[in-house]
Amino acid sequence: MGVSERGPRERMVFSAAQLIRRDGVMATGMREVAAHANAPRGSLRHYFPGGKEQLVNEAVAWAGQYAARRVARFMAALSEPTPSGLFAAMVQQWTDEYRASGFEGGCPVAAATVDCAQSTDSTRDAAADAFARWTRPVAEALTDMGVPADEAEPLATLMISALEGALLIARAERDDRALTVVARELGPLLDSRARQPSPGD
Amino acid sequence: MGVSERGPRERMVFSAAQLIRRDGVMATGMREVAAHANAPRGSLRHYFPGGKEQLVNEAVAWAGQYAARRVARFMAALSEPTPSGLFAAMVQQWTDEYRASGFEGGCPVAAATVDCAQSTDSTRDAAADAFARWTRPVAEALTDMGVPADEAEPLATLMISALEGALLIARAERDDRALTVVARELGPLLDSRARQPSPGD
DNA sequence: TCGCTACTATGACAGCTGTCATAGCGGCAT
DNA sequence: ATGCCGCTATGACAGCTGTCATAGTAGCGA
Repeated sequence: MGVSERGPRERMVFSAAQLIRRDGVMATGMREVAAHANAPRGSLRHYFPGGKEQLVNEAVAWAGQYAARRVARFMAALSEPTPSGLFAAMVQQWTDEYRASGFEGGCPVAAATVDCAQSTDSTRDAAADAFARWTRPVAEALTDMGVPADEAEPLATLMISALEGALLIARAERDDRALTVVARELGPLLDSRARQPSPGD
Repeated sequence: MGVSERGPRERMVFSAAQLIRRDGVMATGMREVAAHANAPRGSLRHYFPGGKEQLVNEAVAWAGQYAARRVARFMAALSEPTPSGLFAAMVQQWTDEYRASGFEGGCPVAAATVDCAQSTDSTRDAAADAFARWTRPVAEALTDMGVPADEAEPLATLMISALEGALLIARAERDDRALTVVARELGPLLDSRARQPSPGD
């Protein structure tokens, strides 16, 4: 509920993101997106006059926004916020999905980067924006947990890099080993960069 | 010289890897591979009776072997081998390429994973093999530098994960920032896991 | 010369892609 | 009811894809 009440336009963007993260941008057809979204094919042109490029870009932007929102949720769910706890939560979202539903999909932003970084400049921009939008709340969360301001963004970039790379390996291996490994190995480093929290917290 | 003396078959595999890392698997056509390799189109079927799937898989395997070989070279080039030095060399290979030739291509194994992990099982296997073949020499180098045996492979996975993820971000941003960041941030962690080398080395 | 083998050339095939043009529907305001 | 507008339906288009069938060439051994 709630999900299916969205308009066809939003459903198509969502479906595009889902199909892209499964099969890549090039292998995802527009007719397929419409069918997956239970949206009429005749509306594709109406909602996305910019063609596939526009649809893909919006799907990538949606994915970036989604990832950013998740960061806030993870922070809210942590009883004692620590950098390693946040990273573990980000990783766990994926291990949970992979264990529950199989290794079908990866990150749509990664897929867009691989398939369009060279061919479609606007999509490459959309992917860069998505990464930036995702990095920002992570860096802010780190500063809130006591990481010095000039170290927060680099650490956030490291977290997202390690997560994206581990996602690739996990999907290739059909095993979440790489994901759990990076969470375990990177955790202590992340916490060591944070000031000790004041006892009164 | 030497490069162009290879047979057409090997040239096609090499060209396939190059084109795949630029445009992805799906956007890379077989006619395009033959043309790029200056190989006759009529030979495609003869050398690769398994079709595109076989060609892609061999390109991925080639990339994995190439990455593995590079590790040995990096180790040999380091005057004082340290984990952070090895990782810095792995990263620098990419920053050098990006600074010199632009952000045209990424990692072919990553591209194959994104495009084929769900659709083509044999290619997913090839990608997993490539990652494994790449991880092994890294882990062995780490043990040689004093990293405990049970920590070497996880650390190698972390290094490759961070590198692959940073590659994606760098390509999307057309900026090697993410690459240099992960090298700088991960270096101390890697060295801290190695025993102090004996003074006599 | 014959035959065999390795390799190449060429063209055709069905299938799919994104794009576009045209037409039609339904509802709402005037 | 009239006209407009958001939305949809349908079909066609050229272009490309991987695959395949057929034929042809060069070279080498007997």
